[in-house]
Amino acid sequence: MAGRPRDERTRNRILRRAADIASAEGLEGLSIGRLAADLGVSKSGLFGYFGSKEELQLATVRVAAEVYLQEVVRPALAAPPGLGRVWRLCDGWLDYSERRVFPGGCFFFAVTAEFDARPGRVRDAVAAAGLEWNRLVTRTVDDARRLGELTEDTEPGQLAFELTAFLETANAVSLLHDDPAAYRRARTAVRTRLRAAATDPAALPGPDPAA
Amino acid sequence: MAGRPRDERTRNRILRRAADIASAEGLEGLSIGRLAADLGVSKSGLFGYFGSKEELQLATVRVAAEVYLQEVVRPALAAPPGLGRVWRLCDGWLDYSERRVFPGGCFFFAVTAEFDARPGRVRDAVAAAGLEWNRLVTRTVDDARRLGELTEDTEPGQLAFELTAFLETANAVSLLHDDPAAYRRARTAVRTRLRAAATDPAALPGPDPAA
DNA sequence: TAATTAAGCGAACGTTCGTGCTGAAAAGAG
DNA sequence: CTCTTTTCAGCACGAACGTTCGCTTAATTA
Repeated sequence: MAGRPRDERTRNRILRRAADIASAEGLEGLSIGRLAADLGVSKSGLFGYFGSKEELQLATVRVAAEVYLQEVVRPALAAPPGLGRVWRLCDGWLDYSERRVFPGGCFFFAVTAEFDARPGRVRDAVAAAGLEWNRLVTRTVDDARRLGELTEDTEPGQLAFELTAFLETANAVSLLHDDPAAYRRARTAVRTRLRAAATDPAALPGPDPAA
Repeated sequence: MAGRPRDERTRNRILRRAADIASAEGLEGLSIGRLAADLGVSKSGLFGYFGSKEELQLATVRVAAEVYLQEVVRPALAAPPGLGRVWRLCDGWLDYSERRVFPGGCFFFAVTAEFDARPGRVRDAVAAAGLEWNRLVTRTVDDARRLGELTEDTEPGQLAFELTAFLETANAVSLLHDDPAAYRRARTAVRTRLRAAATDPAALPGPDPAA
C-alpha cells in the first residue's frame, strides 16, 4: 500500500531555506533550480514536494508565519496583558528584525512589498498574515486600555498603526543604510508614544536613552 | 558624422512606463520583452536605448526621482519654511501615494524593499535617493525648530524618522488591504505628533478629524 | 545630392525558468 | 523474501529571459 515516505526533515530544510532566500530576494526571485542546487537535491525531487511554484511559495509563507509566531508573538504573550505586553511585542519585534532571524530582515515586510500590488493566492496569504498581525497588536493595545493602563480615549487601531509603522520603518532603514541607529530611534518612538497614552507614564518598562 | 538621433520622447515614454511597472512588479520583474511589447517597439530597439538591463533600471530610478521631485518635493518647497512646510511635505506625500501617481503606490517604497538586501549599483542608487529624501525631511523639521515653531528639544532626525514611518506605512497598508483609512490614520498621526512638538499647537494647519 | 553614420527592426543566440516523463532505488505490506 | 507503491535523480520540453547580429531605413553632414 504505502511506498517510501517523504522525508519531513528535508521538507522543513527546504522551506526554511526558501524563507531565508525570499526575505532577501523575494518569493519570485526564489527559483526552484537554485534552491535545489543550494540544498544538494535534484530540481524535480524538490519540485515533487510541492507540485508547483505557487504551492512552494504558499508553503514558504506558512513556515515563515510559524517562525514569526515562535520568535515574536509567543515571547510577548508570555507577559501578562497590559502596557508591558504591548512594549514586549514591539521590543521583541525589533529584536527579531535586528537579530536577522531571516537574513533579509523581516520576511513579511519583504514579501508584502513584493506582492501588495498584484493579485493571486500568495498575495492573499500574505495579506491574511498581515491582517492577523495587525489584529494582534490592536487587541494587545485594547487590553491595556481596558486594564486602565492606557487613557480611555486611546484608539487601539490608531495606536497599533503608529507602533507598527515605527517597527517596519526601523527594519527598512536598517537594511537599506546599514544603520543600527534605526532600531534605537524606533524604540525611542515606541516608548515616547506609549508614555503619551499611558495613564501612568512611569510604569513603562525598558531603559531610557534620554537619561 | 552623426546619424539619426535617438528619439527623446520615446525614451521618456519607455522610462515612465518602466517606472509604472516597477512600482507594481519591481525592477527585476520588469522585463525588456514585456516592456517593448507594451509600448509597441521592438525588444532590440528598446534595448539599444540603454545597453543593459541594469542601465535601464538605473535610468528608471532617475526618472522616478524626477517625478517624485515634481509631485512631492517642489509643491512642499513652495510653502515658506516652518511647521507649515513640514505639514505640506507629509500631506503632499500621502496625496502622491493616494493618487497613485505610480500605479503600485510609491515607486521608492517598492524598489527599496526589493533591493535593500542585495548589493549592486541599483541598490546604491535607491539608497542614495532614500538618504536624500530623509535629509530633506530632517532639514525641513530643523528649519521649523530654528524658527521657534517646534520646541527646542525636538530632535530633527528622530521626528523625521517618525513622520516618514507614518507615510510609508500608510502606503503599504493601503496597497495590501485596499484600506483608505490608512491615509486618514497617517494624517492623524502626523498632526498629533507635530502638535506634541509644536510651540503653538493651534498653529498647525489642516482639518481636524477629531472635530 | 551623395556619402556617411546610427536607429530600429526581425531573428536568433545561449541560459534559465517552471514543469513533465522515465527509470531505478527504497521502503512498507503480505 | 516478494510485491507493490512511492520517492527521487536524470533528462528533456517549451517559454521567456537578457543580449547580439545583420539588415534596412532614416537623418545628418559634406
